Parts: sequence; C-alpha cells; structure tokens
Amino acid sequence: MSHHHRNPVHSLAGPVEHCSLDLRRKLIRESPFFSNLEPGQIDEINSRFRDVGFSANKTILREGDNADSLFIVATGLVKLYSASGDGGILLIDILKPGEHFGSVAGFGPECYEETAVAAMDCCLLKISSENFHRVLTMHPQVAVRTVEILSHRVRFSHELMRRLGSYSAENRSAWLLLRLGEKLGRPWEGKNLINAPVSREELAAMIGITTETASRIVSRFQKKGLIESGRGWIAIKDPEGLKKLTEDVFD
Amino acid sequence: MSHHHRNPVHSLAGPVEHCSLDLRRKLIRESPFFSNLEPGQIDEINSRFRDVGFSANKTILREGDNADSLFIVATGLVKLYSASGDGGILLIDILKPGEHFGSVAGFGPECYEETAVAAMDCCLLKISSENFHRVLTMHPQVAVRTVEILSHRVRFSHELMRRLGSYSAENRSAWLLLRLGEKLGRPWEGKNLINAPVSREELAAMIGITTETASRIVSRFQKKGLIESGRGWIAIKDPEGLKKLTEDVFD
DNA sequence: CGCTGCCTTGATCTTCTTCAAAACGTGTGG
DNA sequence: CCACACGTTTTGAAGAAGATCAAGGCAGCG
Repeated sequence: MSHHHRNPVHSLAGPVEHCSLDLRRKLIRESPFFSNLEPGQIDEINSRFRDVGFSANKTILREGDNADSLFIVATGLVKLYSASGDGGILLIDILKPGEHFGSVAGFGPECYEETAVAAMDCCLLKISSENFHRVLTMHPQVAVRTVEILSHRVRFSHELMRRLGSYSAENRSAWLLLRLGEKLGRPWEGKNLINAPVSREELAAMIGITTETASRIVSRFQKKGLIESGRGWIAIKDPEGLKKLTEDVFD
Repeated sequence: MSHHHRNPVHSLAGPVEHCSLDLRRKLIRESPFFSNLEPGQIDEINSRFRDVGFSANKTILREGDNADSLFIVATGLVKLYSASGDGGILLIDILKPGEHFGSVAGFGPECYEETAVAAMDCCLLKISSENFHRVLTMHPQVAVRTVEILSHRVRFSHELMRRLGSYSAENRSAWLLLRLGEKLGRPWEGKNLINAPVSREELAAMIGITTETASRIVSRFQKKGLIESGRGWIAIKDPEGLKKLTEDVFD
C-alpha cells in the first residue's frame, strides 16, 4: 500500500558458461547423490559429467524428447512442468542447486515426461543414462542415496496430491507459500523472501487454480499481514499465521 | 436396469496364512525388484524376507508408525491411503501382487507417511530396512531396478497431480476407470471387469471428489453404455469412449 | 511518454459440494 | 424361504467455491 519495494529477488546464477573444475567437484561432492564418497570416487564420477549452461527462459528439455540424460542443477533455478499437450499444465516444482531432473533410470527408448525451463541463467551438470547406470552399478552407496532421494520425491508427491484433491484454494496457497519459503527463502528485512521469480500465474499453476484466484488470495493474505508481495515476488511475514490456514480444513 | 448381476469380483487371495517356500521364491523371482538374478542370489534375498498374512480390512501399517520395513504384495490387494489426520483423505493406489509399500529407504527414525489396508485377505513379504539396505548394497542390479521402479512411481504421481489440478470430475473419473481397468482388469462377459472391491466412496477418494459426484458420474457413464456396474464393482464396456472423455478438456 | 505485460477487481456462471431422504442390495436371523 | 436391518447407492434441491469473462490499473522499460 504505502511504500512499494523494487523487486528484491536476487539472481542466484553464476556466469552462465563456466563451471570451473573446482566448482564442479565441489557441486558433485555436495550433491545429495554423492555425499560421503572418497575423493577418488568423486573424480571418477566427475569425469562422467559434462556441464552445460542455459540462459533464463530457455527450455532445457521438453516432454516427449528422447530421454537420455540426467541433469543436476549447479547454479540458478529450473522450473519443472508437467504439461501433456491437451491443456492441463502443472508446475511441479522449482528446482534449486543440488536437485535433479531428467531421466534417472531410462534404458531403452523412453521419453521425458516433464518439461524443464531455466527460471534464470543456470549451469547444469549433465550425465548420460548409460554413464549414470554405470555409476549406480559401480558405487552402491550412490544407488542407495538415489533410492532415498526418489523415495522422498514420491512422498512429496503424495502430499501435494492429497492437497490438490481435498483442500481449498486458500489452504493450498498457504501451504505452497510456506513450502517455497522453506525451500527458496532468504532473510530480507526481517521477513522470509521467496528468492525466485514467481508470477501469480506460476503460483496458480503449482496448485491447480487460476491466475485470478491466486491474485485474490495473495491480496487477501497481504491484507491480513501474512505476507508482503509485489510483481513477481513474495515475502513471508507471518509463517505461523499461514500454517494455521493450512491446518483449518473447515472454514 | 434390466437384469442385474451378482458382484462378479473374484477374490485373488490365496489362503491368508501360508506362503510356501516355493511360492515365495517364485514371487521374489518374478518381483520387479529382483528380476534377472541368479538362483543363488534369489535364495540369499529370500532368506531375508518374512511372510505375513492379513485378513480383509485389517490395517497393515498406519501413517506415523515407525517406518522400519518394506512390504511386497504376494497375494491379494492392498489399499494405500494418504490421510494426514486433518480430514483430507486420498486413496493413492490399489496395489496388486508384485507391488511394494512401506519404507524403501528409511534409515534413522522415520515414519510411514501412508496407511496400508488389506483390501482382501492377503499375503505379504516383509523385509526390514536394514536388510533391504544390505540387499541394495550387495546387489547393484537390485538397486538399479529399485531406482527404475521409484522413478516410474514419480512419473505416475505427476500424471495424477496434473489431473487433480486441471481436469473436471468427469474427465478424472474416466481416466481412473481406464487405469484401474488396465491394472486390475479381468475379461468377463466380453467386458473388462475391474477385479477389486471398489465402492463409489473409494472411487471418489482416488480422484478428490465426493461420493455423490462419483455416483452421478458412474450412472451417467452407465447410461451412455461406457461401463456396467453394480454395488462394489465396475466393468468397462467401451474403453475408447472413456478415452475420448479423458482427452476432451473442453466440454 | 506511451507501450507491453503483469496484476487486480468486479460480475456472472458453472461445477461440484453439501445436506437430506429415499431406494436398493446384501447378508442375517427367524 | 421370507422378512428385516444395515450399509451402499441414488437422486434431488440448495448453496458455495472457484472459473470465466471483461475492464481497468500499475510497474517497468524502451
């Protein structure tokens, strides 16, 4: 209302093009897939990756493309969509450094079933399915970690599915904002800024509502003092208040 | 309308209590987790499983319980729910022999995040998390297969999420019936019978609608000659017709 | 300054839920 | 074998939540 902020979202991206060898090694070492490995193993795995850069809004892979690679986000953010041609679009997730997308298992002729778009300039680590398969076979620890990672993703999917199926738009919105805040949040003027470019439309696409409804709900939350927001950004002021909204099924 | 059928759903369950050693070996050999292993390996893995029986409608594990085991369905059917206390319930899936539930990865103090209920008398193979972890480490092939299985489950979840978020009740219903038909179907009088006890209420809980809406939609489908159904059962007469409904977003 | 693309807001309309009650099927015990 | 009682299914009418349609406002940018 009173004084408006400029968009406070910072770019997390490094330079698009270069992932120095040291940076790559550090990324791989810290990636959830490869934690607790010997330096030698890290090097061996590192040699199987290539790094690739994408500038903001470029499509990295498209649903239906031949699925032959696994990607790990190194710097920047990637938006993962489930589209399916016929109109229904869902923004599944916004991936941050360390998270993966693409084909984790695929042998034989499979297709990507999601579309990935660079939400800002990013650097990605790319490994072919065959090479990843070799890594899994050679390093049982990595396989076990991969199983864990996927297992968490399944659990998260179930949670979202339940919300999509059973809860009100307001409830889902509050839940989504909290989740984005936890995942992408950065302290900012005493609030928790969701440090990613998120339009009302994208917000809507993450929880199956329309842009207009998303806008109305964001306005309402802002009026209640739960959040603060502008064009393309949202910061969370009162997480407790939001949490209460995610629990009230009845209202 | 004219002539009503008795419920034609057959029980798939063997005797609740006994999974003979031979049966167990066969089940493990044919389970997607352990395909293409040597007989010796099968025996080694088999020795790590226990078999347990549950009679119809018994709760096998509850959300929030200590997650220490992985289960594979041997005979019968298991319903997997995501409930979460506060009212929103989603029936995630109906599992048939060969499918798994429970904790696939869990080390440390984790909890089940789903509830599993025996949909009919069933026999399950149970393995502790530690033992499964050992199996994964000792048999890289199993780890790779596990990664694939989970990866497919993630994909399926994304599909359901998109439908829950974007499509009409009718569209989702048609999609669900086709899916259940493919998964649990058995030829019957020239139709494809969904060979599982599925009430209108459960149908509704799988796609986030109310019992009443599910009932209305089932009636409509029946009137259109797409399906045939009675209390607790549904058979698909015209899959092509249903498929068309899952594609029309606009109508 | 004015353009373009997000965001907001309002009015209307559709879909689905909710509440209520009746009809039906199925298993039970007489 | 019949009658009854229970849980499921069906159907109706009213209501609410959200989608849709249509303008208008505001921010950022050339």
